Amino acid sequence: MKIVTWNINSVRARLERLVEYLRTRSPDVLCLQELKCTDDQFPFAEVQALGYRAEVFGQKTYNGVALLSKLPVTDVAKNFGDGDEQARVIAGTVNGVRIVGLYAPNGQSLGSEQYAYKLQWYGKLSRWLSAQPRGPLLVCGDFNVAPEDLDTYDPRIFAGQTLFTPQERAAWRSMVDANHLVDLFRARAPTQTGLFSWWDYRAGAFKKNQGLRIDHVLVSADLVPRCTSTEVDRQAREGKLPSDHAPVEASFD
DNA sequence: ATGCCCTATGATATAGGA
Repeated sequence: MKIVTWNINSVRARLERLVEYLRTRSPDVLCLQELKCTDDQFPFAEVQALGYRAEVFGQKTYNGVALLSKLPVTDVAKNFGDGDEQARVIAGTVNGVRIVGLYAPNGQSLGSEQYAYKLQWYGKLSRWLSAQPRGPLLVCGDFNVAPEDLDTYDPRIFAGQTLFTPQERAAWRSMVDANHLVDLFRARAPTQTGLFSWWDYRAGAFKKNQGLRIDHVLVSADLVPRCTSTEVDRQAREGKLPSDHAPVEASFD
């Protein structure tokens, strides 16, 4: 089973790329973030034509997440059930694996309302995950946190900035540890540099591989030995009008 | 470099992204 997370940065602006991706990479499950559209604006017909059902949690202008699957999906959940109006989390069970696709808040700048919301949101995520049913669990998405210095091309440039502050890293780490999750890509490549999932649109950052690793696949321990491959599809970041994120892919037996 | 780019919006500048 191939499970992918991809911050597509507007599903409507990127529809052709989405179709191309599904056709060529053929994931079993694709978690999408930053749909930037409402449910009724989602391209259901186009993905259904390729054999995917779509569970969609849209929002006007900002955020929005979806879970596309070739296989049946049960027990769909959206957000944490706390009345948060920002569409950031969608979950479903596929083939016995509880899959959570999420779009963590960006945090904007230190001391901003968004930054406080981000830290609070991580606490809610951690508690909500702890309440999930036992069994294989995979939590993927755009976490907007680069966990280690290794996850940026130059830690000096990013020191103290959002996505890198000690508070954000601690919030991320505490959520991972409290739920006994494994950062799958880092676990399989503990010292690899240049392993990124996002590159700034500006200044030819992708060409220079000046990126960040902020999209992650976190799994329960039972899924680690079942993982057969992990890959960042850098091809999807190339060419004309790409998302600034690449799909992050993991396959399991 | 306070810059670069991209998206959505009752839009023609602004907010948000990371």
